Amino acid sequence: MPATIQRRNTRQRQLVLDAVTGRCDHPTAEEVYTEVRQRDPKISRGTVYRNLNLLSDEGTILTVHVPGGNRFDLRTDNHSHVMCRRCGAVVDAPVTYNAHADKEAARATGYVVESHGTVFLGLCPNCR
Amino acid sequence: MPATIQRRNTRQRQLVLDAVTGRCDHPTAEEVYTEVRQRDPKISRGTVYRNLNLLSDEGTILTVHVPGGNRFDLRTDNHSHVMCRRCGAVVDAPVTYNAHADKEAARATGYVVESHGTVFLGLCPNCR
DNA sequence: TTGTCTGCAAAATATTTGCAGGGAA
DNA sequence: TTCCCTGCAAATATTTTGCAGACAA
Repeated sequence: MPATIQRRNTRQRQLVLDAVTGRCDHPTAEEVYTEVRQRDPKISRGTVYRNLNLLSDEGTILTVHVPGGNRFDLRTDNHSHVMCRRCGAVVDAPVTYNAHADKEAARATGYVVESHGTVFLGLCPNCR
Repeated sequence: MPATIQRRNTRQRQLVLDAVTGRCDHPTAEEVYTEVRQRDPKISRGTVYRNLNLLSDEGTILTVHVPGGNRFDLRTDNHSHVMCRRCGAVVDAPVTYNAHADKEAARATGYVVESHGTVFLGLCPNCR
């Protein structure tokens, strides 16, 4: 059983984290890449993807799976998202997290249920 | 405003629909492709994707967005899914659809909310 | 006959990974 | 000095699309 890998604080990792933390529109990996490139034109896509996955794995940021690809979120508590089916905008949805639903799903399926994610679909104020 | 396009019943489209309807494990596009190829070795990926999208658009099947890609489902009523984070298996979760949540999300965000999808994450009986 | 649909292939999109050098601790 | 991390580039993976011929209605 290997010990936990010792992480290092690199400038690139901090830039990626800052890019996610500094905005509230749930950017895609490509948008994060574009943003960090403005600070450091040398940073590569591979590094951005690696750090997004690493930060998500360790729980510092959250990966939100929505139609069309992944989005990244600075909030890591259980919460929902609303996505516009026309322009793709994603915002947080302050809807009560129903922890009871996890137990219901576990009982019905035999799975060990750890969490759930809910994505609402509709039209944003601009697109409707 | 263009009239609705007149759809045609092709052998390929029926094979794709049968492949989704005939199984209950929420296949990926690639799995559907593999299955229809056994019936018709000439069918192309493009045709499979086109028909999956077409059937999904017209509401005959459902596209389920989960981490790792899209899955297709013969059930089109609002229902949830449970996914194993280890092996990727997806099953239906007979959890009560909370229509009230849509209104709650709409009020909180200003979006017009039409529906929502919930994906539970955990471990299936085999992987736990 | 009309116009949708198909197979093929190329393109577009999204993400991962091998490798050799760089740098944090 | 160790070994995790980076840039680069190639490899994967997934899905879409242009085109000419095929076929359902």
